Amino acid sequence: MSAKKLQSIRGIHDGLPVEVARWQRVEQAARKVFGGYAFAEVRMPILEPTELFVRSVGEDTDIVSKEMYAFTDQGGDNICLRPEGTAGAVRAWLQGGLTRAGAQRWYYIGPMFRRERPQKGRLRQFQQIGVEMFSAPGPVEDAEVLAMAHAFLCELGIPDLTMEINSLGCDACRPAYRERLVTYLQARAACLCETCVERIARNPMRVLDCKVASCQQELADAPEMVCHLCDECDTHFTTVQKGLDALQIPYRVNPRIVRGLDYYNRTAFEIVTDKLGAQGTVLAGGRYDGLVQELGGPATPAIGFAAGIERLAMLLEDTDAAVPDVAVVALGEAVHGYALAQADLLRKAGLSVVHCGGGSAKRQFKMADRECVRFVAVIGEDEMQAATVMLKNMASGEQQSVATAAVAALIAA
RNA sequence: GUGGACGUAGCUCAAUGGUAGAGCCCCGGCUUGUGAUGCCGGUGGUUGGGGGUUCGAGUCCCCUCGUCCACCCCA
Repeated sequence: MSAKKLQSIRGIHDGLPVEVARWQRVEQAARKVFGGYAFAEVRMPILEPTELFVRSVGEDTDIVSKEMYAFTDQGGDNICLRPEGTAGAVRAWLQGGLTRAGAQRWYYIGPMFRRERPQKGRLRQFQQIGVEMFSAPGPVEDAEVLAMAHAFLCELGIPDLTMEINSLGCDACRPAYRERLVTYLQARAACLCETCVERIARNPMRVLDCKVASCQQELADAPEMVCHLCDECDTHFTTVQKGLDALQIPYRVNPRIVRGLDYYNRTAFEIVTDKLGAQGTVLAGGRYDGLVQELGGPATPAIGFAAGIERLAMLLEDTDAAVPDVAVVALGEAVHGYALAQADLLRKAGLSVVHCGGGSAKRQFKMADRECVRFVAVIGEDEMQAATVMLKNMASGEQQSVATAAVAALIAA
């Protein structure tokens, strides 16, 4: 057995400081905006029983049938790394006894796992910011959740995003529509691509957003769900749009939006960009009125969405890296303790301080320079005797002797 | 899972099958407690890994790992 290089698992990447700084900008925007809608953070387990996703996401979906990291633990239990957040949130909501606690507005931030072939913007471990709203029956909630998603992305300042919405109908109207669609597709099966032919039986709605040009051409007049909604669904969808109009949120009805997960009904939406190649979906979600019941709870309407942190981070403008306020340069063994104490005092004054570690002045100044600090506090025996530091402005080269207590004020000026 | 491109120093990249190099970065020096520019010097590679062909492989062949791109699908 050859010595294999020790490295992270394929498609599972490290978050180094530069990258994490971008993630944090995404997270901060989420916390700020979601807070304004009175959503509260929850933290759910990363490991869940495999059965949870089989029953919620759907056994026939790609996520469950071939992308889950699932295994048997030492006790013989079937567990897996969560591939998405909604199922676990519903499970937690039920387990926490919150079914009669009134509306629950949740958000969470954390890693999800899908064993796919990695690509840019598609990792095996990736992070999502998810939102779930339980006991949310009406189109008003839909409009507000969509508005919140929109506000979140506006807060991040990402340009050229498009919100697309659709209605997937409900148990009352979807089966009839599905049948109509299958009939339509079967009549044209000969003209469709191979995968679409397979999809007719497995997931006919998927055929609608096939990327193959010839398929799209063939499907130009395919029946669309939005034209076959029952009265309740139609009213719901119309009211959602009125809400978005009232909030002046730009959107486009895209009758071809299909959600990959089984639990969605009625409102489905995606926010997409054309800057990320094949991974254009940056945020997506919808209503899932049947899921709670599916998992053994009382019939509870709910809606949510999830955004990919890495995908959003890639769309962010670069910003200047955070830089410490002061670097401490200590000259000589004798000032060892004094310099440490001065650094400590500066930090207690609220400054961000790096200690250059002693040694030659040149080495320490080079280090300070690389840190991009604006000021250096030079501390030698003279300064120690006088109970001061020599504060140097790195841009101008000027330096002056000051008491430590005065440093913070000088830097702020 | 399928198809394709790629993998050489920390980074960006060279090297008609014939001694592995450059730039940047890093470290040290250009006298004593002062950085960015300059000059001089230095560290650093089993060419992703393993097999094969050959007198000789970074280069050709096979396998494997990884990255990227597309499909599938999704955040």
